[in-house]
Amino acid sequence: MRIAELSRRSGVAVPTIKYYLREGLLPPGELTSPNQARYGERHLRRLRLIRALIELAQVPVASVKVVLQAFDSETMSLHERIGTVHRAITPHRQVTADDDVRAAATAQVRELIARRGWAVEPDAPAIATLVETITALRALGQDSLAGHLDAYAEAVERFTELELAAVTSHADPDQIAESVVIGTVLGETLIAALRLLAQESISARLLGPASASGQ
Amino acid sequence: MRIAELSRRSGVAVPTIKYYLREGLLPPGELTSPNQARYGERHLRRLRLIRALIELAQVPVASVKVVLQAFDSETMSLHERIGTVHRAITPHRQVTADDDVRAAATAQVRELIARRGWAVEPDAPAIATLVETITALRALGQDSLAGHLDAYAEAVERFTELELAAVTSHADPDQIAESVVIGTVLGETLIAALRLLAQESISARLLGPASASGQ
DNA sequence: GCTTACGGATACTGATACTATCCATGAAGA
DNA sequence: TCTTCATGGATAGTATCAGTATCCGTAAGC
Repeated sequence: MRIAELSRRSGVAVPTIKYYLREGLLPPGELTSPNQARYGERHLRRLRLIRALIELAQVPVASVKVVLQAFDSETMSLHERIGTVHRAITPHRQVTADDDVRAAATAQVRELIARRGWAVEPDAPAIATLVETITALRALGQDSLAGHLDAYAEAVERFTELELAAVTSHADPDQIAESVVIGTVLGETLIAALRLLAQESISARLLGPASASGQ
Repeated sequence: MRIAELSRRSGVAVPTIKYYLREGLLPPGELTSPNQARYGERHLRRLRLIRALIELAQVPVASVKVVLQAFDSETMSLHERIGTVHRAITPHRQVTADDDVRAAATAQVRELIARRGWAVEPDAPAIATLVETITALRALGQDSLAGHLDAYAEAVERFTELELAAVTSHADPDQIAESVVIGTVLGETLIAALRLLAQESISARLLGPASASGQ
């Protein structure tokens, strides 16, 4: 298959495919002559994965590259791949706030992790995000949300366990790695969408579409 | 308080504050003379909210404006506010894929919604995201993830119920609206961070940090 | 042989989120 | 009162990101 067909079958414009080739997201096609290449089903699959990461999970192109490296790695353990993906998809966030509010949030997160017996690196990027988010919630007077962390953690733990169990039931370790990498990134999009639907539905039931507020 | 102090206390640069004023994210200060304004604690709070939405929840500036309008509205019902926020934070996604794969995903989502008895608008933006995500997962051969939708939906429903219950326990309807808007947006960041931590921990336990894979 | 498509390189574009500069005016200390 | 500095408001400039567009010499296919 040449680039035009790859473009047609993937729905991605030819210049965009060339861009992904340049950026190293898509491996080069097999050269049949100095200026003629051939692409296979592997390229089509990869292109679909790239588009899903960019379009659905909103992962920046530079991070997609890192994710794909973890995806392709022949040497990383599954745990290392997960760490790499987590670092790639977690932006460095530092919202300015009172240092003592943040200190309290940090303590709360540390206690939560201890209480749940979670084995995580102390510099896991998600910890910083969690601390900043709780700090922001408290600074905004939303203590009720920040105060129910344990309940959220339990619910989240449930489906994460489920997800990893489903995925590790594959026989092939390569396939497990593939599933975990895809699941880590697209799972977030999936869960976020489900949450919005659940919220819409529960709010309709609890409050009624006509129950006005704010007058 | 004048702009320099607002900047100092919020940690946001003066030109950025001016930019938010221009964009209508931040209401103008009270003019004490034709070219002198005074800002209050309300502005400081608003600025913190803006930064949390942009930095933590990665909401684009244009969407922050829409979210804040729902936040401030004197006429929208809670349900309308939620709908507005959902539309603002959900990008229009359309990943090209086989139409029959998408049709199957659409049917699956419709059945899920029916099975759970969710009362959602058929054109809810999250439905499109969900359909596209499931389509992508199936196209990538990750049927195991897409196949456990019901279990995810149940877990998600649990903490969404919890969240709305916690929030509607406030007496003041204005405060409820505020909490729901903030919770809808920042809750996603919170849950995503918790999920990454749970995943890291479970993967460490299940697979061991040293269990290599992919050789 | 002629037209069309191709691979590869380079340059350009539009959107986003700020930053910087300018200017006339007003506040505030010497 | 004088003077210096900050301020509000307007306009222009910048960096980054994610593509798009163009060009060129070569190869495929009728």
